[in-house]
Amino acid sequence: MSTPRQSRADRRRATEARILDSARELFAEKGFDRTTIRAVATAASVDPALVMQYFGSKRELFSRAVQAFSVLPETPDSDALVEQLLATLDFKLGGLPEGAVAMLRSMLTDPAAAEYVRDALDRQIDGVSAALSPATEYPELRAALFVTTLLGVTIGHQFLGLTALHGAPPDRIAALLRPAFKALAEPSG
Amino acid sequence: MSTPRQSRADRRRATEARILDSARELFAEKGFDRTTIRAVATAASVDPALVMQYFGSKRELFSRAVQAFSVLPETPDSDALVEQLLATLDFKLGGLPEGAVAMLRSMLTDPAAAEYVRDALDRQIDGVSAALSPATEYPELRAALFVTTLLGVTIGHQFLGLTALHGAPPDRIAALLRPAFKALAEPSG
DNA sequence: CCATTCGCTCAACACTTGTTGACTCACCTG
DNA sequence: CAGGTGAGTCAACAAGTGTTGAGCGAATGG
Repeated sequence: MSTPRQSRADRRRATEARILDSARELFAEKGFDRTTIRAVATAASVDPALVMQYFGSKRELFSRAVQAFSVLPETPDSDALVEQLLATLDFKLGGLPEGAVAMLRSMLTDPAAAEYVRDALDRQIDGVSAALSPATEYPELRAALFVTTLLGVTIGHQFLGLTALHGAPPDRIAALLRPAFKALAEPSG
Repeated sequence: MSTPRQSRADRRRATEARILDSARELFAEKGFDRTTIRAVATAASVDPALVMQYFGSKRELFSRAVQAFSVLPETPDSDALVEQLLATLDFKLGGLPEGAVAMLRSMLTDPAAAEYVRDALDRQIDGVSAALSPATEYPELRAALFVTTLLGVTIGHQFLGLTALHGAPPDRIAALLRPAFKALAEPSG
């Protein structure tokens, strides 16, 4: 066996990916503070020092692990705004990427995560606001209510496991939310 | 001065109250994990060991500090359900007691806090559900949507400081939410 | 007024944490 | 095949954590 099955660079990339996967999973499950570098290293079958060598710090590891986080994949257009918002429910209730879960889970206790989420939601609110009919009063506020409503439902479902939400199919939730969202989108407040 | 201005028992009660106040404030500001017994003790001008002596453990201190937490003060009645829900917005946006803030802030990272909040919200959902018109389809789910919506708005405002929500007066938020809530309370889904 | 209680502090333990530097050894290159 | 490079490990440090037991001194009660 003169040649190993994997080149050094390949192994390197693989270990780095394994570390990032373990980190993402643990950050999503326990949040930033309660996830230790040692736990990540163990989950990735690697020495803790290697995690440091690759990512420099726990913070940097977190940033790298959760990157490409987005709550609302696409920017909505004005025609079917409500339907587009409701369509993200499928995504939010169960299909949420681990990076997003990690970010959301840490947002109430880690200022850096809070800032990140706030900025992301602010951007999202701007998008929704712009998609509302121009005649609408208080478009930013309405947009914020759309977004925070979805945030609340997500938290209640994914993080708290509220019993009334637990068994409900996303379609039914969307169906009940639809009239409410339509009312919220009505220009005449 | 044969008699001190405060009896020993008075001093004891006062110190205990001071510790509880400091704990509540710090737990509300930083959450369970990031609040240290030493920090609480310092804020209360007391030795860390005394905190342990009085409360036994950090967990117990937390429980005692946040006690009497409730998100929805009164159980709603069926007539003016929506108005009662909207009326809690004043309370939630700024007037939230520190104990509640502490509990909410820790709910995503501390399983004990998560369970507490989940149970509290479940109970609240039951109450709202019972207050809905008997002809309503999926009353628990609708109730859950009411509660999670308010939760989302609260988080967006109090914890994330979303810009679109920051400057908005509670009345205006309530006014915009009213048609949406009315639609959600409509028996015909 | 003296013995006792008890509020309170001091110093320390045992543990976990993020982080670092020296080291080993397999792989790559000339 | 020899020398270097770099992936990966080992052991340790320094700081911070919850928690504990011995002790001090003032209020208390007989």
